[in-house]
Amino acid sequence: MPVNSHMLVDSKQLPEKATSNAQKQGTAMNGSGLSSAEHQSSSDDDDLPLSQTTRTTDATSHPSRNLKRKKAAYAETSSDDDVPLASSPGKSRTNGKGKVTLPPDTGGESESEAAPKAPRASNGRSSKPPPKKKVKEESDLSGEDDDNKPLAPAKRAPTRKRKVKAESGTDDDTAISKKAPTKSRKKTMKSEEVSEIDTPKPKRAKKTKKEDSEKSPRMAKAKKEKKDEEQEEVFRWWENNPDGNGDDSVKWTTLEHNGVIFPPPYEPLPSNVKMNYNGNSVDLPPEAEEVAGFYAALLETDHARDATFNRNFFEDWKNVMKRFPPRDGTKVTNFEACDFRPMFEHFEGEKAKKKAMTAEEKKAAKKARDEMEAKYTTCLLDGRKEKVGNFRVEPPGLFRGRGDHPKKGTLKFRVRPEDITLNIGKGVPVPVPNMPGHWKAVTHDNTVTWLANWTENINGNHKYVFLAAGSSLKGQSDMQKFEKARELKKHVDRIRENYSQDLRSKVMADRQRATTMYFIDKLALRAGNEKGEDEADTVGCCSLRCEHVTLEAPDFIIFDFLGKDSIRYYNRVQVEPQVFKNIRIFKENKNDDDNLFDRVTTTSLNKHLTNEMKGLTAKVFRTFNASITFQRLLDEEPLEGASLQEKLNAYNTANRKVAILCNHQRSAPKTHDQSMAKMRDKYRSFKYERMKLRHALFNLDSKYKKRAQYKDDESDLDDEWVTEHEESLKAKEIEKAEKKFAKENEKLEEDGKKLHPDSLLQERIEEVEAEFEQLAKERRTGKADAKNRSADKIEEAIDKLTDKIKSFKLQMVDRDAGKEVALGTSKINYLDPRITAAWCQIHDVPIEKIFSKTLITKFPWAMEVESEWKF
DNA sequence: AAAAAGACTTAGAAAAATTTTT
DNA sequence: AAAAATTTTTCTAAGTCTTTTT
Repeated sequence: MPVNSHMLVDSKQLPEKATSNAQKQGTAMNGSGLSSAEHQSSSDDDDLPLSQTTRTTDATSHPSRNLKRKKAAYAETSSDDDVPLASSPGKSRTNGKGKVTLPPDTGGESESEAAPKAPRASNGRSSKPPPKKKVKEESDLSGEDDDNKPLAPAKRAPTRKRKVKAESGTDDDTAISKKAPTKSRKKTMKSEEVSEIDTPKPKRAKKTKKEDSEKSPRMAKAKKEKKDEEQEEVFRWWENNPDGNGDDSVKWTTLEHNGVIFPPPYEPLPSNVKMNYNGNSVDLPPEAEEVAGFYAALLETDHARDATFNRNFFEDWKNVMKRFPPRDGTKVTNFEACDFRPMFEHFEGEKAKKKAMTAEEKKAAKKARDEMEAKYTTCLLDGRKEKVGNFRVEPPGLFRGRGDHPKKGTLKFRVRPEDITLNIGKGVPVPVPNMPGHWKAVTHDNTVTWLANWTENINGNHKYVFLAAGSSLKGQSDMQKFEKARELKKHVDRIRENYSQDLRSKVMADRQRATTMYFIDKLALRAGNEKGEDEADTVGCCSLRCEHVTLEAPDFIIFDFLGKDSIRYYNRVQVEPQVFKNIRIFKENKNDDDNLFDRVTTTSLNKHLTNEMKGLTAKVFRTFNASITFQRLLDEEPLEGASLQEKLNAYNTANRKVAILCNHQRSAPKTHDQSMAKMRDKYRSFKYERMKLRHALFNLDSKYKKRAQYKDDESDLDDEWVTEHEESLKAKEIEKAEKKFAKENEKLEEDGKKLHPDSLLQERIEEVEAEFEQLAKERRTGKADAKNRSADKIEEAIDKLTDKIKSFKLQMVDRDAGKEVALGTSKINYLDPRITAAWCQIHDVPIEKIFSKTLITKFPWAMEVESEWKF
């Protein structure tokens, strides 16, 4: 069955955005900080000179340990422990469930309160500590017996792993030791053989010439600039790419690059800028001041209102202060007593200063920066110049986890050369870091695409430096992704038949798997890997818990859970009876916090999918669903004879439907309501204008009144509004007159002539007033002054205005409907760009109207498809 | 077989740039 | 010319999925 598609539009009425933002809580206030560097790591390294010191190098040591096990126990906190912690009051933030104890006064309280109120509310997620309440729904719908039986066993399994995993944690400390930097050795070797290509420059065509000439008429100037900057010819890998390109695992043969850029060292604040503690200023050493500054900068954001954030920050900052205590002996123990406002204000001032720079200054500064960074922006891959993506190392700061991430607010250390592993070609010069120190390691692994990586201290995750989105490497894999999704078209019917069948399987595991496939296919859900205890509690399909789905007889299921980035997914969908029945069974005898699909994991699911089609995984369905839906929606829209704006609207509407399908949300722009109000007003003023025109027409000849098209079209203009509108028009007119008058006088003065008398201004103003009085009168009579225009002219003007009104209305509706929908994510990741390219050709829409410059450079391979191309 | 590591894609927020309005 | 509104780009967190280790 046609599963896909339909869904999207289904009723998806999200109550609210519910996303993470939702939660915000009280408390908050100031903060303090510490310097990046240090952190804890403590123990050992402490001695080092500071600033840079920071964590031990080889990650191993403490901090590291946690790192590794990342998921598991959350390490106890890495940081703190090792550290000098000692003094700190309770350091133990961790503890499983998030409950941390905070030091006595400090956050303690805040946290506690927070918890209870837990307004995270908005999202539907249940409270974490699962209150085991039984589910409300219908347990009984009896269905066929058969079903039931199997399920019994299931129950036990359900406990969520996440928990389990966590516990194990602790142990690992040991493990850590050092990991060999050169792990990839073996693969590397492989690469060597491939050498031939070294200097490959397979045909690269200069994209320029020919096409340019043709289009040139259009935008001469644009083109010219373009040429300058990117004279670089693009490697047209998609042209001569002989089919399958065999070795997928070797990503390059030669690779040269200049490493990464480290952010500048910390600069202490001017001596007059200090935070206050209990009303007195505190003299912090730079290390502690830096961290305080990280917090101070966030004072007016939601982060500073978040109890977890504050607690984690304060813990880490206090740890830093153990090593770098206030020089004046202040003991900072109470978060509430900290006032970071002076620092915040200083930052604001700096911002303002920057903003106040003249255009030239700004330009010069930018130029200097660009020059400094120039050599890092590109690399040489197989002899070709390619852009590097994130060559700037992430600066230290406070971790901004989304949703209710238990570690939000913790200190993210400064990354030093000793933390970074470079990946570069053999035999080429190894770059020198732009700050003192040496790379942690240098490898030559050509089976991977990263140029550098390091391990971040918060969760122990790896961070990589990759090529830019427009590079050949990224482009190739992007195209492969879409080709794989298209391949699914050929298999999807069969796959659907199979899982439909399995929905009734006697083997519960198969039945569960089939049910997950149904959701993934129909609703474009994510796979849903398991998560650790020290991460935000979010889920995907396989990790759904009973509390996340509600049955509504006869055949509706309501999904309500937090997905990636803690974005709420709320959807009420009609499903096949068998699916409804299955869910009922899967929920039977389970607690709210038990896994709905206790016999399915992403691994087992993907294993099965690969059997159905080579390379098939859960995420392919999302890509497939998004693109095929988009293609269909575009194809359904007539559009011949449509204006450019109408075409763009149609495109955006299709785009938006896909975004809704994929649940891509954004927080509504702060100014949305205001801007809507403004639009409404503008809309009315158009209507007002048209009304005036009609009235003028009637004044000329009342026969027009009979014409249907001139019937009252402005019924939504009430008298009150009109009065107000006319008043405001009048005010504007008068102001204009005054300005004009002043200007004329200025000129007269310059010329040494006599000034206009004030009475002239008065006269003019009176004229305006008279005019508006006239308008008021006209309103009563329904006839307006034609002002010398002929009926033809007026009719023409009305037609024009009518079109304008129509299109403006469209725009309004569009904007309001999309206020909480993010179109970009699907455009960048899910919609095959060839669909857009072909559509633009067919409808004669310049692609620049749809793709920003970055998107155009990201998709060079899609720009030249034939107009008949279909996903 | 199951954790952990590793590598790469996808995601919304925030910052920066650009365009529109005043 | 300044300010406000909107769009684009940057940033980095958070997923997916594969590979390696235990």
